[in-house]
Amino acid sequence: MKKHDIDELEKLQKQLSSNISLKNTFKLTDIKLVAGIDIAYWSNEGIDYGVCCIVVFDYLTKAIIEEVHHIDKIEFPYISGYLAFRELPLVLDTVKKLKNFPDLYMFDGNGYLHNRHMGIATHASFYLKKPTIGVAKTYLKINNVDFIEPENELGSYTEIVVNEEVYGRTLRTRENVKPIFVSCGNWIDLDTATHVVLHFVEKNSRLPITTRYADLATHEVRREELSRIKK
DNA sequence: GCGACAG
DNA sequence: ATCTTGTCGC
Repeated sequence: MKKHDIDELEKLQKQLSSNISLKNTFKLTDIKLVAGIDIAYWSNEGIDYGVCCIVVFDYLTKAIIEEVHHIDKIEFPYISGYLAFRELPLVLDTVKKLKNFPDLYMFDGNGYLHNRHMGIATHASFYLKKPTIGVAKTYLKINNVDFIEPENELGSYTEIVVNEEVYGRTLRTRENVKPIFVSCGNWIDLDTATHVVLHFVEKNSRLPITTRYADLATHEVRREELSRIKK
């Protein structure tokens, strides 16, 4: 990837970022279906492949309503700060397979917590036309700002503030585990995003089950694909 | 050359 | 992300 190409991607991110809104466009009581999205990778004969899995949950009962996946070649490299350009094409093709329409999407990665506020969750919202939330497992440092460790208690969080602005939260989802990093994708406020994440956190995992199940599903598909290749 | 680096 | 077993500590 050359610097000139990166400049173009950055330009697109800046254009899109002017349309971000961190206010709820919905009432929480109207949220029925919430989707968790993740991708797993492998390579075969020098070609990179990825599978995107989307698991749709009923918000109230947490029952799984639908599960779809889509496999394709991955052309774009991973570049920190430009994850959406690598993963979003596969995500959008997978969304097309859904028969149910989620009211909210949760991503593995950041949203507003990004140099230009354009992590994958935010970037995706403009194509999905729905509220999104970013949930990252590791910290993406912005302008050399470190995160503040939250108290060692379920639900404790600290704000990630860069240039006087709140970019996201460091959230403890269980005792004695590393925190996760929650940020708004779009059309949702940070309090609501945090609330939804905690709603889907169960005591088995540090991640909300939306993201967790999507992650497990991608591993399943990859395992099947790899064994198919060998035969 | 060295360190940083969501997934 | 991925390559990977046991092991230390709640």
